[in-house]
Amino acid sequence: MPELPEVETTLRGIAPHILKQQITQIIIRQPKLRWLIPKTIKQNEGETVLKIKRRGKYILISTSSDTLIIHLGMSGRMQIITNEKPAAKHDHFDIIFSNKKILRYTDPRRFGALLTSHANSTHALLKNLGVEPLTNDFNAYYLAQHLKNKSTNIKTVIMNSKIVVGVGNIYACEALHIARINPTMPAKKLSSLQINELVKAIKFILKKAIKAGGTTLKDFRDSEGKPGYFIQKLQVYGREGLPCYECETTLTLIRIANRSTVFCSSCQK
DNA sequence: CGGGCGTCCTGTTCGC
DNA sequence: TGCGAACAGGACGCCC
Repeated sequence: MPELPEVETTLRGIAPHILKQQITQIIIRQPKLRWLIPKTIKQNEGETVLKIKRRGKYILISTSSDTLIIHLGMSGRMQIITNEKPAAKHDHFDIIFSNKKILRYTDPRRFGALLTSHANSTHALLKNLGVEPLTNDFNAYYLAQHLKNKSTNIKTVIMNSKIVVGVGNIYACEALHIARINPTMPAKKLSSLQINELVKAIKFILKKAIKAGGTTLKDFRDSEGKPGYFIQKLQVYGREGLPCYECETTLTLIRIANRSTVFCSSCQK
């Protein structure tokens, strides 16, 4: 579930509580997430958090020896807990800090991850990631280079994290609607005008969603347990069968690469 | 080698 | 009401 804005919202929520704090204990209740949590994670007990940042949908917490890599998968979330409360069924790990604050990770579907990477090397998961959509590295020229000769549909391309990170199913649908591009269009057929519009739309939608504190469909909560409010602003996702806000045409639901895709057959040609 | 899809899980919703 | 099937925001990795 969490796409870039939800991860960014989570990061901003937890960072001030844990930055420069010493990790006093790491409690693993369920090591079987998408990948097994490495036992060596415990080596970070006693270390201090030097830096915390986001790369794509990964949250990276650096100590002097290690970088903790956290991914929220489909249903993950993290909260800062100030007074101890019993762990619930899907609370898979806690990281406890010297200021008594607890970073608690919850993930019913367990598609998320907690891994480590040595400070002086780049983890395989991060090595081949594409550009960050909110930087100048993601621009019309860059995207055009990656659309060239590609017969795959444009939606699959913008969701490919080797090209550009952080764009998940919801925001892919939304960005294509804003740019008025049909999600099934072969990537190589986009005009330079459309490429330009698409880049602008992706940046626009992600920034707007971050401002709103992310999108809550079912269970996203920020680090204080509050939902995001962006769902009220979604133009197409989850609105199949309802009228397009632009032209009133009934929105269409199709599946692309096994993912629900909603678009307006009239606005998006 | 690009692209399609199966897979890891649990919870919720929908249809019969 | 109850049950099972379908589906859900990610993304790696296998297969063709």
